[in-house]
Amino acid sequence: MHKVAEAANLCAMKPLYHPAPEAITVEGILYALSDPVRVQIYARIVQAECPQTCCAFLHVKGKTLPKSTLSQHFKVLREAGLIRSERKGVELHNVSRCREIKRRFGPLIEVILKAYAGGRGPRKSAKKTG
Amino acid sequence: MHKVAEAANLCAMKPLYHPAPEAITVEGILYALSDPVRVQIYARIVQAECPQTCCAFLHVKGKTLPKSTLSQHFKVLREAGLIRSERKGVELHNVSRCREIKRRFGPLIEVILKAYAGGRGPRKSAKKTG
DNA sequence: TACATTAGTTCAGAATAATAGAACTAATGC
DNA sequence: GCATTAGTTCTATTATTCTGAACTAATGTA
Repeated sequence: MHKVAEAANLCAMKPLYHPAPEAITVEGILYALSDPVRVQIYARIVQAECPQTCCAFLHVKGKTLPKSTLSQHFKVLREAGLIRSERKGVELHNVSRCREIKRRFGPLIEVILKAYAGGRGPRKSAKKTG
Repeated sequence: MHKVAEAANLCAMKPLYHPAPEAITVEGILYALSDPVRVQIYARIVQAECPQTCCAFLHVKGKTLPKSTLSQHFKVLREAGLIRSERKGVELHNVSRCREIKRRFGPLIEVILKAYAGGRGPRKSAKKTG
């Protein structure tokens, strides 16, 4: 589609599925965030101030991901209800849905991300603290 | 083994692996708890006042699990560092390691279990505070 | 000492899910 | 129209999970 559809506003592309807040499950969230690549992606989306594209994550933690794999990871995050994706031109703009999740599950997300960010360390001292 | 091994003190059974507290990962915890059967098992072990055996969980949420599956689930929980298992006669006594996890990752476990236990509901009111 | 029973593990095949290359779609630029 | 960019879908390969069957280990019983 080029002109016709634009005029008719027929965005032919398959719409992106996003669960309603009530349909978000803890199980889905934990599963999505139990993958090191996905947490990495998700954490960056949460911290970012503006929507993130998928291809911003082609290189994660020093390794290059195939686009198809990345696409799957975004799908998992989206269908777990963790992110909201919107098509903007060629790209996908991804933002976090943490506000909605907080409303439903309290501090779940913050606590998970904090734990990933180093827990409290085994002993020693708290490792980071910004 | 019956006599021979006993005499030789060859306790052939493979010892149970438990990660050291420092070796416990958030990733492992989330993965272990992203399975509905395992959370169910784990939640009951956490809440229980005495060690729980594996076969206490042959019936979970109305469905009967094969012993081999159950054994795998316990292995996942154990190797994620969530539970500690000790052989007592024929049975395995399982207790939670939540104290150790709390020391390392703060309220992670409580928050996850609380979220599973119903979150705050889609709206209504904040449910707990105890 | 032998045999049965109970609790749990291990093995191995079948079912299921994750990965990633290749071909595709859609938007946009030239 | 053709090339480019961003992302998706298809499909084959690989890795995980599930589970029945066979096993081990402890214990009870005669």
